[in-house]
Amino acid sequence: MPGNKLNIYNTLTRKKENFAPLHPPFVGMYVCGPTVYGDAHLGHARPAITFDIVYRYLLYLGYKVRYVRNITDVGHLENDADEGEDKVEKKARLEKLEPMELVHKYAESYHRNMAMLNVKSPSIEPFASGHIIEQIEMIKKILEHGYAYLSNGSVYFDIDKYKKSHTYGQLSGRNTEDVLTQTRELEGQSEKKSPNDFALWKKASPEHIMRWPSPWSDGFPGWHIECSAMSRRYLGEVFDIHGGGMDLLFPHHECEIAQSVGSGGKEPVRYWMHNNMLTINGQKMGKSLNNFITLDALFTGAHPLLEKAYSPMTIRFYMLQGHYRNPIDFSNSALQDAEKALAKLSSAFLLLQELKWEKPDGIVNEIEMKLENFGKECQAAMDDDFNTPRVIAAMFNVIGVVNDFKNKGFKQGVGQEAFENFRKTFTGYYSEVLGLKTEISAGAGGQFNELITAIVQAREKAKLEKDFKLADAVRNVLLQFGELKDTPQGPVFKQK
RNA sequence: GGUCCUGUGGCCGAGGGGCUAGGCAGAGGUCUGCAAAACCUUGUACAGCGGUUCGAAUCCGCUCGGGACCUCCA
Repeated sequence: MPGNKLNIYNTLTRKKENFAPLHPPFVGMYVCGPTVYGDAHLGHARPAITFDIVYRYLLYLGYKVRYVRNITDVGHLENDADEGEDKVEKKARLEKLEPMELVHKYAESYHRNMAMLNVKSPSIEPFASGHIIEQIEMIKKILEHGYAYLSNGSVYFDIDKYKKSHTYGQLSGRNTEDVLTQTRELEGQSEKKSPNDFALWKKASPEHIMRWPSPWSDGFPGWHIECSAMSRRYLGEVFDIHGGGMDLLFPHHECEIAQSVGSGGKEPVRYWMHNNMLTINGQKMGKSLNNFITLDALFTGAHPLLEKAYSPMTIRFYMLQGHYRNPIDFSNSALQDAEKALAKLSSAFLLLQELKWEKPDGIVNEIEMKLENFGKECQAAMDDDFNTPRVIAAMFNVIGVVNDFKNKGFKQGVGQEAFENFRKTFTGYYSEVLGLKTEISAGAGGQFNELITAIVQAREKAKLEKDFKLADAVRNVLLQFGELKDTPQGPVFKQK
């Protein structure tokens, strides 16, 4: 691995730490994936893209990464006090589908959206319902170690007992006394010894469909145990990176640590990473605020808050313009700015692919230095806790040089090796690390394109005949469907 | 209330004791029948008040503002 200069902000220590995997060149990474009970929304895109970048950069550095991102399809209740209906089961009832039918439907839609965002598929994508046995085994171990108790057929983790010999709350920086005083008392919590305790296994009520046999009752696993069980199954007792949204810090990730340790294991995670949340027009995104925007709506513009459709790459690029640990605000103007910026960047990228090096009259050291520094800047930025905004800035700093190659040629240029190295580096960061790709609007089909071509040609004829009035009128029609540019090579139409 | 983050130019957004961030918008220019696009050039900044320091946007304290999580939710 080159250098070992990568620094990662570890939530556990609240410091940037040098990244040294347990078993180089292998890296084990676990990220909390979605609970699939509805269409993927903007909030799902953030952790997916954040950890896609982590994954991509580790691969770029040459690590062999096993990236596990789960799908939660059981046990996630409507509130985190271990009460309420299962989210999947409730939605399945509303949509009149079998729960697993619903899970399949929304897992597919999530996959489709992620693919559009050019988010790489993880190495393993385990489903919680496919690992009931592992979860039961882990609960058994926690019981054996005395950190859980049985209550009415359900099993709860005993926080007070655990705290006597372990620390609890380090990750989220809170102590349970604070939580205790803040937790509102709910009716029917008498099953728990303390409100801090959380469910490992819940006994299913008679009408509950999603149920499995266990030593304690027919029931289902608690929400937190899946991640502990599945990460251990595929990554081992201790692994390198665990990621997720900041909202999962407490209680979800705190519980994961307690479960892993309480089952007789070690501290499971070496580097905890958390992406920040997002807002829409300065407001948090919440179902109650009516500003929940699904990715499909974003890509088609079908939401009252959206002035237009935004392409997946615009969304991806916009997210990468901010750092993952800062909140990011979505607004029409911000996305439209990003759209323009990305267009500029990607046209320089395309240009760079096509450029053919020519022997220059002489080498200009200044330009060679600039191209050489580009790679160093990108690497320094990524090594500094995946600072994608700085990578993007570095890219914009060199596109002037790329354009000069086209406009002024290589006369005052650079050596072939310097140029090819630069091209390789730029392409690597653009496509592989940032995962950007050029969006070619495929159009509505061949017929549509033929029609457009015919109209564009009609305008050319009018121009030749100096009938500019007609030419402008035709252009106004075309502008409804896209952009029209007159270039020295002829008119170019780009569909919206 | 608890925990934590944050306040940068018209807007967005990096950086974080001395060294150009970048983007969008604006201005000027090249090209053009006119436009658009593209490309080139370019100004404006670190919430307030104290302190530490040779030096602070950057560290510390206070004040004021914004936000997140602890509830739906990623």
